[in-house]
Amino acid sequence: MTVLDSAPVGTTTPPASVCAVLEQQRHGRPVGRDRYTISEVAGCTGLSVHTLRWYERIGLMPHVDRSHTGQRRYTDRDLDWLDLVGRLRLTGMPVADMVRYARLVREGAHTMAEREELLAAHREDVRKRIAELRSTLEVLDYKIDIYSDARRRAEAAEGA
Amino acid sequence: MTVLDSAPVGTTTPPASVCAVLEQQRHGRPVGRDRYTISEVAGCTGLSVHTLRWYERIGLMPHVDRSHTGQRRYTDRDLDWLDLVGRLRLTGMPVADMVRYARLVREGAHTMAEREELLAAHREDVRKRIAELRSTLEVLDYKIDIYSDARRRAEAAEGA
DNA sequence: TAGAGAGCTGGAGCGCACTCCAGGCAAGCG
DNA sequence: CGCTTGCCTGGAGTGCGCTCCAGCTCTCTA
Repeated sequence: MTVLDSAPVGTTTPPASVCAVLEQQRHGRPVGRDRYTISEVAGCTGLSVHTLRWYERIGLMPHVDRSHTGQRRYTDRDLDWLDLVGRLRLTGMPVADMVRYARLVREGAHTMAEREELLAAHREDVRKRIAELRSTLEVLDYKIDIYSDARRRAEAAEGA
Repeated sequence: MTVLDSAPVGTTTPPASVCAVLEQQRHGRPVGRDRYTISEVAGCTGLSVHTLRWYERIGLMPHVDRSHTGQRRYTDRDLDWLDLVGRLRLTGMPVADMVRYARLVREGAHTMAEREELLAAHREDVRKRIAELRSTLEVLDYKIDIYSDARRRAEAAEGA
């Protein structure tokens, strides 16, 4: 069962995706330890360690914990956050907007309206893009049909 | 005649889109003149004149005609081509791939199989992306629901 | 105790897709 | 005639999202 066909039931049932199904599909999230090194996280998110550090520098991560020697220790929460970030990125949200969202989350509950607004705007964007993609799909189907018709005809002529 | 050079029109009907509905939606293609200046084309495609010249430099345009003083004169065919390019671009095809496609078109009929392959690969890509976007849409819906539930609850508490 | 390996930092570099600039030419207008 | 407008060229610059580098520390194993 993929992310795609998770049942969208009542208002409060999360799609399985939000629970980091994605990571499991990639390389599996190491289980039940809740303190992951940067390379483990890289492995299970598909991001590079460079990118993970960079995300932190630009304020896209909610304060990552450190070991006594100063190494990063990511939690399951961090992985969930990275899952969301990955989705927003895949759907084309600019990093700057994600940073803004991250800042709002850090600032606490009084920013929830603004966060909702931000996500709703992005949802509209995604909807528009789906429509665009679908319309291009039609064009592609049309053109590919023409090519394959031509090919079939050429093959038939050659056979004759 | 479309971009597809000597279209061996088969059983399929073109989606209206391929006939440059897009441009008409934007600023309208000047009618029936078939010789457009670069700024007219910029106006009706939404591309900048810089971008149009750049497309030509990198080999993404099929030889644009010139006036006696050396200025570009685009034809309806060029606009159709730009329509296709715009769609491929909107759907995330890398410019390098479009250039490759353009080269194949220039090289003539014997490259049709390769062109078909290229477009089919891109179609797969687009399909995958639509699925991705849809799955993120679920996540967004879920999160937005949470936010708006929380907001409604807060408003209710305030009202009480 | 030496070497390998993973992680740390600030900052430089890169690829893509434009975007703009300087300097010049041709046509039209008052 | 000068001025403005629109277009030309090669090449430099920009913004985004990473990606990599140099030089360091810490820990673990032989």
